[in-house]
Amino acid sequence: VGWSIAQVARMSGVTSRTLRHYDEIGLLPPARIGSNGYRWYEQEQLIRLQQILLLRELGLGLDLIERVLDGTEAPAEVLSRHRRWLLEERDRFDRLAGTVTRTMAQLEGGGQMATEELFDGFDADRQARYEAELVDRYGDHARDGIAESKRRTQGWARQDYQAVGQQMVAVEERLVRLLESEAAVDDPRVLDAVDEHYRLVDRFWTPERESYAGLGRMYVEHPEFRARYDARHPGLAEYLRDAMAAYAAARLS
Amino acid sequence: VGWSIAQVARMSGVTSRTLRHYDEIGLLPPARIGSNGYRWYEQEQLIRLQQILLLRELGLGLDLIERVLDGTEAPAEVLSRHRRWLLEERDRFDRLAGTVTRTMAQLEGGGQMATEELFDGFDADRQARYEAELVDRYGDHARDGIAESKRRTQGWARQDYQAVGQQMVAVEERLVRLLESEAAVDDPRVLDAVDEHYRLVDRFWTPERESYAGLGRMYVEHPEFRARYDARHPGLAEYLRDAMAAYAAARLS
DNA sequence: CCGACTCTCACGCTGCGTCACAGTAA
DNA sequence: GTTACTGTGACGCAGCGTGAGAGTCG
Repeated sequence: VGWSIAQVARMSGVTSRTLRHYDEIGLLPPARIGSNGYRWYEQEQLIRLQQILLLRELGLGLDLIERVLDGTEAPAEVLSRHRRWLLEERDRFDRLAGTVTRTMAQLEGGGQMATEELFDGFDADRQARYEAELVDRYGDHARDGIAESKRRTQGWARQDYQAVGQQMVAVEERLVRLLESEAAVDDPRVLDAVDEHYRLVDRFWTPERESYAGLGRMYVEHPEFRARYDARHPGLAEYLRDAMAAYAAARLS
Repeated sequence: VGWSIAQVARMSGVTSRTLRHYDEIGLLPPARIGSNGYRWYEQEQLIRLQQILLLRELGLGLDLIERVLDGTEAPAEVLSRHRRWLLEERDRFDRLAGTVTRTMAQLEGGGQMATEELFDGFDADRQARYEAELVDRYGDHARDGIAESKRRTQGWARQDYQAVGQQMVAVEERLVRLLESEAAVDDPRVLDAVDEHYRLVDRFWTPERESYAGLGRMYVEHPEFRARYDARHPGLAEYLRDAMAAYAAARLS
């Protein structure tokens, strides 16, 4: 009467270890347990096991399977949710494969050491010229800004500029990853990254809500800025502009 | 000089726990460690961290990332392999979503309790008639088989037939899952399942290599068998036939 | 003296695979 | 006695999250 654990294992194609595990987590207790501790299974358990294996095949987690079989969750709804999740995963892997392909193309293009080279593109002179642009566009307030900037960087050595430049590159790369993963500009992770950007700009001058958003717009409109960001990733300039606007609206007064 | 762990964390967008983890596994040791145990990072580590994050974003494992950055593995080759894996995963999720969709359709079709109902479709009378078919087709050898079958089932009660029927259904469901996962008919998992099938048939009579393969062919050709298998899953009859042929060739003498 | 950081354990999560050691059934 | 099963732990894996408890810096 009934089947031993190894018999059930052979019949169903799982290992006895799996059956013990299912017993352990309460998903499939045996019909009875002998005085020697042996597990014995009946038809009822075999049917349940088949249902478990069916749902497991679909990729459902064991806890969810248990709730479905115990009637706690409606099968139709669970499967519907699960299907959406599967499709999202499929799309995610598809996007990842695309990103890998593009990365490979960049590597072939000789950009392997790009990260290190990038740090050369950020120095004090260029920064000063950029800020002069701001003066033209945003008038006196920005003019105050550039004066403040000069004051703050008085005692800076080459090392200090390099350090800030590096951090600027780092936050830009971080934003590229967020962009590629299609994070919204008001995503907390994006705002955190922009916050880092804001702190770096703050090393030179302290933007207000309006001037910070204006700086973002300039990244898109000014050719020299655009070139810098487009070289990093197409669309980065616009993404950064929008993210800075979202940041300004959400966290600056 | 250098940055503390929290500063690096803010700059890069990871947590300090992650940085400790990377130190722990040797992926990113800090530039130096203070006498108080504090970790301090320099530009070199920040660059390496950016590279780590880039590769991590692509979905590579940390061990692989380490080998790539240390020059043990060629980036182009690793990325190429990884891309293939990503595409396989994408296809796998796509197939799973399709299977879930079909399962949902079956549930709506009122087949929810199918598993339990299926057991009614297997009884001694029908089995006897099936075996009579074998006699017509495969002559004396099969005739010996059916005589043997009658002899073996002499003392069987309804329960015995039910038990065998249940196991037959179980192995068929198992084969359906293997079919849906597109396992080849000579896949070891398939052969194990067919072995289970063979043992069940053996409860009635012991097929030889030729007669077992012949039984498989009959599953496809005989309308009553076909109906049984087609009801379970379209294509199951042919799949079972081929799997039985592979099993006969590989494991029967 | 407090608040913000830092450190080192160490468990938890998913679903079992894989020993290790020991009792049991045929 | 041997062989084939059975049992109960317990570690391992991937990549950290999440406290706990304690020392450190400003």
